[in-house]
Amino acid sequence: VTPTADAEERYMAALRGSGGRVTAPRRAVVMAFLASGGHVTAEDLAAAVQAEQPDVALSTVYRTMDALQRAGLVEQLHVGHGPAVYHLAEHHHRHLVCQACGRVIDVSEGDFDELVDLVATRFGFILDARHFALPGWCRSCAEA
Amino acid sequence: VTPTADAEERYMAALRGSGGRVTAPRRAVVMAFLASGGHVTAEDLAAAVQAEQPDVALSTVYRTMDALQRAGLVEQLHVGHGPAVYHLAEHHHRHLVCQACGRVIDVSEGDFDELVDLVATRFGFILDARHFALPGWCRSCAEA
DNA sequence: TTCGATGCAAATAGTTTGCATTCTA
DNA sequence: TAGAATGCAAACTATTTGCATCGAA
Repeated sequence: VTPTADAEERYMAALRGSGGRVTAPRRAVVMAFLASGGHVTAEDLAAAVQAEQPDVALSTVYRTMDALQRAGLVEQLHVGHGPAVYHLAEHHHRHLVCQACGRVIDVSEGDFDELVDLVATRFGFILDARHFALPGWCRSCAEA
Repeated sequence: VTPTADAEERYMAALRGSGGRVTAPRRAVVMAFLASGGHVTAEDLAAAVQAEQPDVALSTVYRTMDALQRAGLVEQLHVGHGPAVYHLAEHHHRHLVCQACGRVIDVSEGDFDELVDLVATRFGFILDARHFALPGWCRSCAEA
């Protein structure tokens, strides 16, 4: 039993959880997502799934990822203009996104806390960068 | 001569600047924007303009605000889901947006620098929150 | 009189939804 | 066999663009 197969079963269990059902399209979407390692768009997932099962609809990808979000297994992240990306919720990291090259930089929750504290004491505002990445410039793009 | 009339003429001069022309629709959009005090959507501006001149098109609002952005007088800000808002570029502030109530909190460039410094030293990343507001929770929503 | 700006409609991107049908539990 | 999930097409939101026409300089 590979780790991915374990993860797959956890995902299926979550889908079955609140009266949901496991179908071939849902299984294919979950497998594509786990294979990708996260940071994929709905379009990416649809393309991967459709390579095997051509008539799985894009709307099924959105609906499946929605169900996984409600189950708390997946998070959706907005990364500037353009489509949102999905990533594993268990990687509790925050994101920085370079406006020049589009690279997404992961920051652990712990490292990010210092930032949250500063914003909280200075502005009385609880920064929450889980659903939107913080925009800026990565080192190499900033130098150019 | 009111201060607004002064500002209006600066805007018209900017539009005339690089070979542009001043037209009745452009004048109406600028007046609506100045009257609003900033943080308005294109739709808001179109509604204000159309109250007086019903057949000014929404696309004209977008194109006029584009021209003002290129002239450096106006900035466009993304504030979570939903439409972007325009604000005066001369107010060089950064923005925080509450994900619960939608309130936009202005932070002066100077106060924001501390944050930028922290992110730069910790993550080697130059935070630039001019075009995207930083998401989170304002004090009253965080308490509820 | 030139060429930039306009109105309108259509295109675009990303996502959501309505509905008849399919298939899991 | 009840009702959740699907495919498909259409709707939707925010924005952009093509194009014939209008009008400022």
